[in-house]
Amino acid sequence: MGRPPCCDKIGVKKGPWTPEEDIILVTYIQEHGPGNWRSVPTNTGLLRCSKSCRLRWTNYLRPGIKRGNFTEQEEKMIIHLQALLGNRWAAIASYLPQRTDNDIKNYWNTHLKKKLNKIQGGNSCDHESHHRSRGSNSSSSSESAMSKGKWERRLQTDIHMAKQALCEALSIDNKSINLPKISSSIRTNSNSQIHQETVGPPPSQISHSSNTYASSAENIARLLPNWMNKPQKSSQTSSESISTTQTHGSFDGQFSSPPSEGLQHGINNNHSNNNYSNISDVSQSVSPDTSLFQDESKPNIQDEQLPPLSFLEKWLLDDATAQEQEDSLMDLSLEETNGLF
DNA sequence: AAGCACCTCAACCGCATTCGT
DNA sequence: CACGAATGCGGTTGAGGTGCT
Repeated sequence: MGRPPCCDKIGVKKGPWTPEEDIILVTYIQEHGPGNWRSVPTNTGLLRCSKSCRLRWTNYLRPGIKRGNFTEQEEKMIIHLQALLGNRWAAIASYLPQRTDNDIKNYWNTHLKKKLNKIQGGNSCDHESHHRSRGSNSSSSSESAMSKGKWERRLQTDIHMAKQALCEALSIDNKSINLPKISSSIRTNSNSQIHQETVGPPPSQISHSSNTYASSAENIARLLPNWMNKPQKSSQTSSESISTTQTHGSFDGQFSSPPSEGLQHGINNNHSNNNYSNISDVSQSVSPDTSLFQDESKPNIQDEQLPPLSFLEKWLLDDATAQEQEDSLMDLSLEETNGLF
């Protein structure tokens, strides 16, 4: 299996995306929904390969992405999850719904790795080697024999069991609803993203640190009024949105009032009327949406695994109110498991 | 102020896995 | 079941930014 043919084509544009390209891509996805990336360059006329389009969407244009300024909480989570999962950034990202795997990977490589090395006094226990040994510990003899897929499934099971044991030990049974979600979402990204929604910092903490175009999602928001209008509109009827039924099948439905959106505004209560600053709100409030988007290529999962909205809403509500408590639990669990790394 | 070194992160590459026929 | 296409993922690169001398 060679490289996808699209990448071999002469005339495929590379390098940073321009606003115009982003608009084309976003407009197309707004109309047709994400997925079927193969057809995107053809249908949009973008001189980009399908992979590039997908990457651009998933890493930068997709709603609900938080950029820059990792919180201490997120940092801990990443360290913790990296210790558990190794460099499986997509899996780690599934626990941090507002972050992309690329972002987490970059943050790890540029910040956390060094930080940990400092803390550990340059001890050779660089996490990667640590993981390799971890991996070889847990399944050293079988690893070579097992196909990677099988090994990965087994690893996921192990991780799940470890986490479950950890949580049980920490007596957070009442939160155990997270566990099946987590385990089922190591690859599917589905529910834990919703759970993580409330973990993030207030929008005020969300910075758009880079002033380069590529890192600035609000450019698209600015250029595409509809991009912002739908969520914004729904936010004005926040109390309604909690009980609003939603069509999951359509892309528009994904953009329009997510089940928890009103909830989020109610909780965060820092909604701004400033159109432009709403990008922060979108990052926050659209995030449950994001879980849909992140599953965009797995609609079957989305359809099959999404609980009924009433349940989801209830869960989100419970989750949001318990967030404070949970944060401390997370800190606790992280501290308790410091021995892992 | 200029030059250099280092850092960050968006984007690319190529392999692995999944999906469709 | 086999094959090829599509997609996902992690590692790596390099342009641009920043800080230091």
